[in-house]
This record gives sequence, structure tokens and C-alpha cells, in this order.
Amino acid sequence: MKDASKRRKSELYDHLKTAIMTLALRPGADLDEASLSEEFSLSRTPLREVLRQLAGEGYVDLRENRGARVSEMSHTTLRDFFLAAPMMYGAVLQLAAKNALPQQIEALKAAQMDFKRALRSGSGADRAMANNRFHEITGEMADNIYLAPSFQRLLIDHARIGMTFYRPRDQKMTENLSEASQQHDAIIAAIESGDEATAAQLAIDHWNLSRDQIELFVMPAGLDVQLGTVARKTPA
Amino acid sequence: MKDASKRRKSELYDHLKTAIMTLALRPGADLDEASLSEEFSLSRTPLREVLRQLAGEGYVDLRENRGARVSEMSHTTLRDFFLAAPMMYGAVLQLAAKNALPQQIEALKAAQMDFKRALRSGSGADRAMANNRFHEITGEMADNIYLAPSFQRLLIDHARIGMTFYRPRDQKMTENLSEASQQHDAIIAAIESGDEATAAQLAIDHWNLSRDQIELFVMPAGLDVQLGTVARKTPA
DNA sequence: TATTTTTTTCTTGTACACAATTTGTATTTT
DNA sequence: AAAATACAAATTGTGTACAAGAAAAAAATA
Repeated sequence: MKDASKRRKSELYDHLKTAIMTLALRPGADLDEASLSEEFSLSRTPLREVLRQLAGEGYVDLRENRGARVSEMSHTTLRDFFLAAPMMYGAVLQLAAKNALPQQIEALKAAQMDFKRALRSGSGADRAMANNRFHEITGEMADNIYLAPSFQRLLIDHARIGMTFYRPRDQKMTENLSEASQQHDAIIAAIESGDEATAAQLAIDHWNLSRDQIELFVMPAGLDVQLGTVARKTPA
Repeated sequence: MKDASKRRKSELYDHLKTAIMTLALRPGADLDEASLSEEFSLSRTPLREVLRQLAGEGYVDLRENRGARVSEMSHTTLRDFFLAAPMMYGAVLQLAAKNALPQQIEALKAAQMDFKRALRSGSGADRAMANNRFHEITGEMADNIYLAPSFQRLLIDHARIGMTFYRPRDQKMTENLSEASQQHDAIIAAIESGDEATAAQLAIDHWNLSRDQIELFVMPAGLDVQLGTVARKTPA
């Protein structure tokens, strides 16, 4: 009986994590204790502990007497993200190239195969999660407890941003995704040969590419519509 | 009645934080739920939630079915720390110089006055906490949610390392502390004038000085004692 | 009819009791 | 005497009941 509730607890934990990263639970969404507790057959006590833990890891925000919410993605988020990401991933990849264990390199190659598979035939969520796993492994390779917290926080929003932007809408965006995959291969090679400088540089390149991808999404080619052809106000 | 327990909860939270940072609670120390709950007149339920939160922030480690412990400072910790600290503090100070608000600059100046006061007449804990507050404010100035988690984690161990190493034992160590204070002044000046490059460079200098201070502690001048003048075995 | 006040309902926070696991001790066995 | 096993004590994890607070709905007033 104890075994089962332990399993349910970690199931709840994993479920919330992936649901948040894949945007199944949207930023700002309310997490109701009662309904979650019923859904996972857990009493509210362990449920609340899970929420506290997720809050510590940056998945949710807790408000006094007002329940938990999926952590927000504000208008400043993207800017903060691309300010911090190149530096953090650069540091992580440099350390990964320095410290990676053979076993971890194998795991990274496996993750990259999954990522390629997801690019070919997966959903947006599959792509984002596969990409997330790839970078998560590089974080384990770097093995520095002081970088890990920010890196994990970045990975969460990396996945969420990816869910929005890893959906190619035109030829250019598809090419970018293919280039991202090639960069992953180059990253693996740099790590395997212990080339720290190259690994760090590849991180910068990788994030510049991501930024370009997002720019393509945020600033699409303008609609070719004449003034007045769009109704001022939609009928109620 | 609710008000009072709310206060006790945050008191417990603050108490544990400072006790851990000032080494009143040593790394690895066991945190017993029952005794803490009695000491702060709180039931175990809210107590455990506080521990979960502190775990998320890096103050304690939770082990399944085995209670909470103050987070460890292993032999790899110092190395990890000085690998990550210059980069993180460099980034934080650069952003601080860019984004600091006038109000925050005033707070930073006040914190530096406290730090100087602590250097003159405070205990080791006073110095460590005053120094901690100074850098905490620079973190607020930087205002980037992706850097904050690692920065906070660094500040915790910065304080703990400081508790050990900010106790001058000779002339050289005292001079280093005075130089650290001067660097704080320079950091304030760079932030106030918005000089990002200088701020980032000062961070590097600041951490190199810290590293020197620790080296003086870890590798002191050898004891000048002849072979055989120390008893082989102390009497029982 | 709009706005404020009161009441009701719903949600979160805390306490306590019990179940389950781990750890230390004592006894037995080799 | 050493090791292994069984037992006992202490500690952690979960469920449930109740209290406190916030949001929503209803009633009263302007």
C-alpha cells in the first residue's frame, strides 16, 4: 500500500513536469489541489509537498493562500533567456567536454538519435522533449552543482519556448531545425574529443540559431492584405 | 491564531537559513522534524513544507525516508565554486551595472557601510552575512530569473566559505579583507556609472582575491617544530 | 440600475493520528 | 567471539478532520 502511493507521488511529479514543459499546462494555469489529489489518488499532504518541490525547481509559483500556478512566461522572459542561455550553455558544454564519462557520451548519442527521430516523425512535444533530454545530459556531464540550478531553470523554458517555436512553418525554419541537429552532432564530436574551446563556441552558435528561429516566428513576412479588407470589428 | 503560526513558519524559515549560512548548523547536520516542530511550536506538516522549500533553494538535502540534512560541502565543492563564481558574479555585476535602479544603489551603499562596520567590530558571522547581503543586492539589480537560481546557490556557500575564511589569522589575510572592502567600493562606483565592462572585470578580481585568501588558509606556513618534539601518542 | 455590504461557498493551511520504513539493540546461532 | 537474525524504538510518510482565509453570490442600499 505504501509502495503504490510512492509510485503515485512520483507519477504526479513526472506528469506535472512534462505537462508544464510541453505546455499541456499553460504558463499561469491554476493548479487545484483538490482535483489533482483526486486525479492521482493522493491525499493533499504529499501533493502539496510535490508542489513545493516543483516551486523550488522553477516549474510553478506559489502564492500565499492562493494556490499554485504554472510559472509565468512574461514579456521579459525571452530577453532574459537569450541573455543567459549562451553563457550558461557555453559553460556547461565546456565543462562537459572536460569531464564527460564514456557512459554519458553513449547516452548523449542515444538522445541525439531520438531527437532526429522526433524531427522526422514526432510531434512538437516530442521534439521539445527530445531536445530537452539531449541538453539535460550535457548538464549531467558538466557536473557542477553551482551551474546546475540555473541550467535546469533554462531547460524548462527552453522546452516551453521550443514547444512554440519548433514548429516549422516554412522552408527556412525547416532548414534551421536540420542545422540544429547538425550542431548537436558537432557538439557530440567536440565532447568526445575533449575539445573545450570548440564545445563552448558551438553553444554560442546553437543559441544564435535558436534566436534566428524565434525571430522568424515573431516577425513573419507581413500579410499581403489591402487596407480595409479586414473587418474593424468581429461580429458578436 | 493563524497569524501567529504564519509568523512562526517564516521565523523557522529565516532561522534555518541563517543558521545554515553561518555554520551554526554544520553541513551534513541532521534536521530532526520532531525537535524542530517542538522548538518552533509548529506541527510537522508546515515544517516539512519549509524543509522542501529550503531543499529547492539548496540549503538542505532530502533523503527518502531518512530525513533532511544541511547540504554538504564536499571536497569538490571549493573547486566547483571557484570555477562557477567568477563567471556568475561577472555576469551579475555586468547586468547590475546595466539595470541598477537608484533605490537599489542606495541599498548597496548601505550594505557596504554595514560590511565595513562588521570588518571593524563584528564577528565572523557578521562579516559573512554583511558580505552576503552586499552581493544579494547586486543579484537583485541584475534582475534575470535565469541567473538567479545559481547565483543564490553560490551566495549560500559563499557565506559558508566566508564563515571559515573571513577570520584573519595574520597580517596578509587582514590586508586582503581590506582590499575586498575597497573592491566593493569600486563595484559600487562602476554600477553607479553604468560601466558594465569594469563591473565585470571587478567581479573577476574580487574572486581571485577570495581564492588567494582561501589559499592562505588552506596552505598556511608550516609549523616550525623539530622532529620528535611532538609526542607520538597522547596519554589516555 | 449600479454599487456596496453581507452571506455563502470554495480553497488553502494546520494539527493530529496512524501506517510504514529504517535503525539500533539484543538474542541466538555457528 | 563473530555474524546473522529477530525484535524494539524512533523517525518519516500519508490520510483525514477541522480552522482560517479568499472568492463568489446574494441581499440591501443609494
